[in-house]
Amino acid sequence: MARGELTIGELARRSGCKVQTIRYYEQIGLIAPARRSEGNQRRYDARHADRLAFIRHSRELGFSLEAIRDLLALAGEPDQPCGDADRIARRHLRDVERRLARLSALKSELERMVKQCAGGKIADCRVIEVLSDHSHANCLNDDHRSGTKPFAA
Amino acid sequence: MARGELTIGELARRSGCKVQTIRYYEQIGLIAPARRSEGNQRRYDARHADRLAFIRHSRELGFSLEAIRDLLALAGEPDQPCGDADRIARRHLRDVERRLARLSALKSELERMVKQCAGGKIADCRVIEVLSDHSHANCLNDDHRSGTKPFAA
DNA sequence: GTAAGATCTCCAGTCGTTGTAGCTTCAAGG
DNA sequence: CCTTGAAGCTACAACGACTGGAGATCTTAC
Repeated sequence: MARGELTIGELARRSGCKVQTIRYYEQIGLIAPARRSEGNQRRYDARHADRLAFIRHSRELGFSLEAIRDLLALAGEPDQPCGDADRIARRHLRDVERRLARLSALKSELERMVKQCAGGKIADCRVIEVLSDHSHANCLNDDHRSGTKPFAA
Repeated sequence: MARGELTIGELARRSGCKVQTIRYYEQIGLIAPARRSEGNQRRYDARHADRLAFIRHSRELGFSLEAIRDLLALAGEPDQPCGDADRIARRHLRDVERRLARLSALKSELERMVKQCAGGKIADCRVIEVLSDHSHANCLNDDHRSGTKPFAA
């Protein structure tokens, strides 16, 4: 194996992606096809590792693969103004904020529900009751009255 | 149509689920198959509407369909102790809390990233830089060093 | 009778992986 | 040189929870 080259397994270990995930990224064109060994195995170099690190970190921040595709394209053009990258990041931030708000309302409702359960019989269980009766006084959540997607939080 | 019966469309409107979603729930056995009209169309009654409301509300609280299946079974046995229902709810709450923590860390990192972007060229863009350089001093996130799934938040 | 709208079944697609089956290749030890 | 076991290969199916479309049929109002 050429100096400094990595097998897919080593790349997986370094990047924290699974082997299959790396192959998948190649398949959808997010990373360039790797050079192949004589025996048809993928061989990677440092550039691949960098790109994968970028992808992995972006995924951890919740960017979609589509957004990452755009960010990668932008990252490859250092002379361009960075407005687009900023826009993508800001849009994502707004999205995260929305999910966060939703999730924390949800947490409150769950907490209240769980707290009220007295540990008796199902017939008296507040958990079941709250779930059954949607117009329940303790229900914070108004979204179902419009056509909101369940669990968009 | 028999008195008080609902078409699938009416049920969808009342429950806030989509027509296809109702059919999907029937398909996976989450709700019982509906009575059919002579022309093979589904006809629902109040019990279906209740069950669907329960499902919809549970989904809004983020319960998985599997968890909902269990909760529904429990809701059908009012004489049983409610420990199981409570356990399901508490487990879910812990899960939500974990996601919430993760999501809010993520939000901070995104915010910092976006704030630092000076609006110049890509070469100087902090957004791209932060995404590229994972060992960045501003990176809060340690999970990638272990094999954690990306974006489990 | 006819036209519009709702419903039917069946099936494919979404997103981002993950897992499986059944091979081949690679590197090390004997 | 041969074997062994790990790691790699391709191709495809499955996950969860829907969502959308094609093309046919039913219902209802006029």
